[in-house]
Amino acid sequence: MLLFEETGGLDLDATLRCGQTFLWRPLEGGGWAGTAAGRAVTARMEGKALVLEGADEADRAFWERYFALDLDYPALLGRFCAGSKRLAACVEHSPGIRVLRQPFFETLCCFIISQNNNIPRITAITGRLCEGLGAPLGGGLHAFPAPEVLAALRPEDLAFLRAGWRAEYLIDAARRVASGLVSEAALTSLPDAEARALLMTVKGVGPKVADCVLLYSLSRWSVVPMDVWMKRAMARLFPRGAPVCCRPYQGIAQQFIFDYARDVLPRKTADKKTTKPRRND
DNA sequence: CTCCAGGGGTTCC
DNA sequence: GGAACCCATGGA
Repeated sequence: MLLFEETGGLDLDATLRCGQTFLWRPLEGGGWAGTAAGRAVTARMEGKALVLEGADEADRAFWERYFALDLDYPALLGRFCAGSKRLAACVEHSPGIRVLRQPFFETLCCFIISQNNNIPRITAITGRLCEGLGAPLGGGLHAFPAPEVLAALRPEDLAFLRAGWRAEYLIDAARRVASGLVSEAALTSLPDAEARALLMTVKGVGPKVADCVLLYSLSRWSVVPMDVWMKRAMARLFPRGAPVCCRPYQGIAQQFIFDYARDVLPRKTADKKTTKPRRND
């Protein structure tokens, strides 16, 4: 068991359900089961402390980094909320969200799967991927498959994922990572724009997926992962294109806005297209 | 039956 | 460069 006494206001449920990770499953009676980098744990809060079962002191540094427990989040949130009243409302909605630092290849694959998809199905596909190709870790959990494993497969070998056209993208990502063409080390050493461009050499990785990987794996808070929901939320929250907040924190702000938007903002608007522009029939 | 879900590639102009 | 269309799945 691994115990973190000081969690600085961490909200485990909000952090794991808010759509930045797809490798955790809620447990009956509370808590979560999940994996990262070949480590399987169950996580739960005991008061203000975070308890990880299945981990030991040797992995303390890993999980501290994973859950961003080394950062002073209360101070951080106070700083980047100071610039925007409406953003402050978003942060107030779920102040305990922490932007995780997830393993690179797992994050890349999960957000490739996420494209034009919804969270329940993303979660189901990642589950089948780990169960089918990942090493068993006990307790019914499986590690995320290594890049070399996926790199050796063909798209039709991944039919069991029922991931549609994304299977081809996963294999291209795996081959580029396994061959070293794309690496976490290279991305870390590059400035945002070049890191994004390197990620986008992977087939199926566009600006949105690239920014999500930079934010949710490499903790690049300066990037801004824009997607359709985010655009909708931003349009409502900042109708005049007002600055979100001070510059370096734009990326992290997205996660708070997103969580707020999912719960608070109306999902549908009245701007339905009255006519369907179906051309030549 | 239709719509659409936290995109991106391809093909047009 | 931008717009339209395509891609597979599965739920509502």
